[in-house]
Amino acid sequence: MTTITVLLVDDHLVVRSGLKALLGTQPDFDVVAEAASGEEALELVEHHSPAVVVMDLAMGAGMDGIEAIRQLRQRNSRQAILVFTTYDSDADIVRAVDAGAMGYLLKDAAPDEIFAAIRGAVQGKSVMSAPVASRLFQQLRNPDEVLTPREAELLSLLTEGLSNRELGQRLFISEATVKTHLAHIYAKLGVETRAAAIATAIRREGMR
Amino acid sequence: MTTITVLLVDDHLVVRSGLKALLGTQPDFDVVAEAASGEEALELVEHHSPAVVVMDLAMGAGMDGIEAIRQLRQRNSRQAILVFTTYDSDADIVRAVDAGAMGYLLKDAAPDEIFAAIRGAVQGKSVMSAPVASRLFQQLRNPDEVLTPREAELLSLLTEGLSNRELGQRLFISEATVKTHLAHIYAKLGVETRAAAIATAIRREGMR
DNA sequence: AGCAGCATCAGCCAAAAGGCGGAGAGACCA
DNA sequence: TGGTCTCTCCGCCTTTTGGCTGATGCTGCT
Repeated sequence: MTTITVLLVDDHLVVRSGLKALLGTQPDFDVVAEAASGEEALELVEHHSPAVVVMDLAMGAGMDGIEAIRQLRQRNSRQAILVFTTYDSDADIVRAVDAGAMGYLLKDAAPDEIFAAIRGAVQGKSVMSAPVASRLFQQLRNPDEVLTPREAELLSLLTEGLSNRELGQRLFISEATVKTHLAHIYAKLGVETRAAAIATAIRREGMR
Repeated sequence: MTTITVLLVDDHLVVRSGLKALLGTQPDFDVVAEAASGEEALELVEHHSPAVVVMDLAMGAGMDGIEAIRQLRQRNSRQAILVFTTYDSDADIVRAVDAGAMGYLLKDAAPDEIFAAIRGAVQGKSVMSAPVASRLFQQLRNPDEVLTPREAELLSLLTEGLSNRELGQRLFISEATVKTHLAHIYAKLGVETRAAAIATAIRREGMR
């Protein structure tokens, strides 16, 4: 039986402790280091070269989880990266996978699920919590509902409460174009007003 | 030295484990039970009568933390209740204190801070994390910015994306009244459009 | 070459939202 | 009792938003 070295990355001490205690019950896991921020994670990966990095996405100040994953990937490191976070927002999932995450777990996952995900990750298997998988699945089935990059950009600004005029100025496009984009966004999100679009975006797409 | 019995309430296993491990390092703490939901918390308080209940506010499905606190208080139980959560939204803080919480800690609090809060709580002292205290303080200094109950109710519905007409129907008031309330809400939140109000509400007031 | 998707813009019109001032009823408190 | 909040409502007017139709240039794919 090979020992799997693990680096934990989470800005909350209690979560790190809990995860460490949990992984400690398994003979094949060895938590070699813990990081409280993205920056620290990059450093510690250098020093310890863990087989798996278990990382939260939300990370208080500084570099967030997504950015940390991206940078780890760029440094040609061969760690398997597992996302371990509270929310299953569409945007986060897509961005994490895009950045190079091997799996995506929710914090309310059962211990066995977590163990299986880590063991799978070192073997190159992709494991994710059921709600996460179902969201990804839905996106694949309904590609019509996926926002274009420009639309996503607009939606992001929309959640700051800007008016059509302000959106146009910010993006250097006419108000007419803003309206066109908005109409498409509403259709894709299944809403009819900007108010509902903002609510949906912040809650469902995780645009906080 | 008296032993302080503690009940942990959090829907995330890792958080409970971490907190338990953390409290285990102190000789005067004894975690006598753990609950994963508000309902379970009420039961376990009956059976164990812990001196302190450490409780998360967000609790997946079912009864949330605020409601659990309220019900505990109604049952004339003498437990000190400590909120231990991730967010420091204005609304949550006020509602938790209102429901009868003794203290309010953030999950990124230092261990010593957590220990001190628990020990203080059994002695009737109120302890809260610095960011939480600062928010409460600000509310006291600017009472003009505190929403009335009705306004808060309206704002909550607003974040669902309802139109003025729908708001009126939902609350059994005229559209004119809705507009009046909205104008007051905008002024208090420091915004000028409903879009910005929604954004502010969801992000700052934690109305998800 | 042709077609689909994306981003850009226009005009027109109806509906919704927002700003302004004013006002009455009930609750609560000094 | 008088003052202050809070909640309720009105009218008028301007601005903003949303629905609809249609159009252009670009890219990428077939």
